[in-house]
Amino acid sequence: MRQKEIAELVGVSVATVSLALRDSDKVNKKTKEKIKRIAELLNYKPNEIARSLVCKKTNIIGIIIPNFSITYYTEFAYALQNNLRKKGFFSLIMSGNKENIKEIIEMFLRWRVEGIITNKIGFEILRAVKTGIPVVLYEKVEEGDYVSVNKFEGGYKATEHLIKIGYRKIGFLCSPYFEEERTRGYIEALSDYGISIDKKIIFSGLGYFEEGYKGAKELLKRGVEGIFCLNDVSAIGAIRALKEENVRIPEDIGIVGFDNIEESKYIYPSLTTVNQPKEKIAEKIVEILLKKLNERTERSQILIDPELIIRESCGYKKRKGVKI
Amino acid sequence: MRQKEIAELVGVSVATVSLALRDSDKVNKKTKEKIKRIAELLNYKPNEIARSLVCKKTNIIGIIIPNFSITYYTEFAYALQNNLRKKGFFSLIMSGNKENIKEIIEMFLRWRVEGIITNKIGFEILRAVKTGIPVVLYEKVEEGDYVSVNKFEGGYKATEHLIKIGYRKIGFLCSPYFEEERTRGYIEALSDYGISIDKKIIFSGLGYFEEGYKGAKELLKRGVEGIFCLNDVSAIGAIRALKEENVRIPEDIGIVGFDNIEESKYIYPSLTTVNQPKEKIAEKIVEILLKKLNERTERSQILIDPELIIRESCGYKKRKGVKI
DNA sequence: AAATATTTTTAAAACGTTTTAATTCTATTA
DNA sequence: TAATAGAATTAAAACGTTTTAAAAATATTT
Repeated sequence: MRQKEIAELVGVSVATVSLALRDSDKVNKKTKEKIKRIAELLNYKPNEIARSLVCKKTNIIGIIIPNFSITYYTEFAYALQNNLRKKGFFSLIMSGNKENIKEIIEMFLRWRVEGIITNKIGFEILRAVKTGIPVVLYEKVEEGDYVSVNKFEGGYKATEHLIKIGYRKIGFLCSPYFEEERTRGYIEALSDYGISIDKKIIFSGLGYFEEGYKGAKELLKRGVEGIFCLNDVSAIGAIRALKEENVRIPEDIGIVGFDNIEESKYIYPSLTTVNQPKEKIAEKIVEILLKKLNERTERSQILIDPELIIRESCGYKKRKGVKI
Repeated sequence: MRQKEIAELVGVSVATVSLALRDSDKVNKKTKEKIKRIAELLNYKPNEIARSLVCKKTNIIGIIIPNFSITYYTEFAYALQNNLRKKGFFSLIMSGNKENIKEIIEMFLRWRVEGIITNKIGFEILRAVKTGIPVVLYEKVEEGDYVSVNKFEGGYKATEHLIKIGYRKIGFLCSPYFEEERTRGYIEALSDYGISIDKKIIFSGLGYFEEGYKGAKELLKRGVEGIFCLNDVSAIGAIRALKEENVRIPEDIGIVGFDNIEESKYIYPSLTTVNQPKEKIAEKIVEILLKKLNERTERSQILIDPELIIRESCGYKKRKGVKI
């Protein structure tokens, strides 16, 4: 089904059909209606491939998230996709990591994506940037546009909360990647409260359940009283590990997560965590990206102050003596 | 960067460039090398849009999952995407529901996807099928190709397990959609063991945390001893609800989920659940879809027998007397 | 050296749209 | 009625590839 066939049926040129279907006021009202009716009848769908080619505009945006296993990322990607759709763009959501990033960028470039949303700038992304494709990140970086939660603040608040409740020896399951913002927050909070940093109770991992689980078992051996986890998923793993060892949470050990994924409210004990307002971040990122598509804008580096969501895993209620 | 420019630089026609870049043996080895070198140097990426147009082949497959919040679906979509990528196809992952399905299919058709993978056949999908686009489902349906776990068996096994352990009054948080296979399994197991069906302890919902939570609170009031949940996510909600009411799991109430998402192993108590081998299903679906792309094949309706994963939430260990 | 076979290259058409500039048709004015 | 203005339509070019069939270049056989 092509415009040509509609044109023949109506007895008009393809140019007229093309204009009519896009509701141009250059074409006579009656012909327009006729064309539209026939198109509807034949269930005609314009070919976006052809349109993209001639307009040199694909309306495709590439989105990269670290994985499809952590709901924070998938829900965030979905929020991006939704915002983009509302603006007439459609998105390719891909899971990207060191191994496959080259292949993904290659694919994005072949399909002539008009913009990329990702979490970090590596060699491959940099090449894309050099070809002129706008990139907006959802993690802080020196060079480049981004919108992110202020993870330093988040790390600080999480750690401070544990300290204020009375925990001293606070372990940290940290991220090897992204940025060391959360780590900086953790360290600064400790030193602000006169607690010395103990590298033996800091472990790094990618934030999966298993890493939280193993990390917590190890930290338990080293006698921690509290654990700040890089994300909620690893916190859930940590809680499991501690319960297996008959540790009471929060009475014996307090836990704080990061992300505020939905299950953090439903696990038991529910998780005290740092909220990442993914809808807000997604909206802002799309806004910035689309602006970059049209004009040469100055750099946008936006940090959103995160909120600490206080739930059961830290013992705010069970350790009554403390004021926070 | 177009083939034309490479052609001019090398002093050859675009036809030659096109052939050379696709490694045709019609073109002289030396010229081929020269062309490839220049292309590499200029960082040339073939334009998939143009290729799709002329070849009348996009290599795009559309994937629809119910949401981006339930890891079972996102991980499944990822498995599909990976399998497709290996075969040279790339995929558009979309969240589809009653409200937006029309829009999604419209988009798929405009972009000339070559196949669709989704969970159920509605009016919109049917229209796509009629235009000749192959569709493979991951849920059982009368008409159409699918690969799915045998949910009847799953439902039966889950319920039977609860019965064998000694629970009698078994509630069910069931799905309103998809299929009533799990429900059939639940009912058949009960009647096989001479337990009468009580509709007052069957609730339907979409399988989110909150629904499990609310459903369990309600079921608790009605005095159930066990709950079979349509998926793990709602089971996690249910566990939360019961713990809030100081119900011991599994001593007082046993819980079985469905899906075997990763966290079901890490929550406390860990969840007895019906495994859905998503990688296997994904692989099979891709195989069938790609076959349908090329030949007119007969209908494939594949049901995989599911495995019950026994963990802590059912009291197999704590209710020692029972043999299963 | 001519004839033939083989290899290599290429011009041109095609894919389904949009856009531009020119043309045709219709209405208005003189 | 002729001239003009405005509205509606269209032919043709363009987008960046692939493919086909023909042409050109080179190698092989007589």
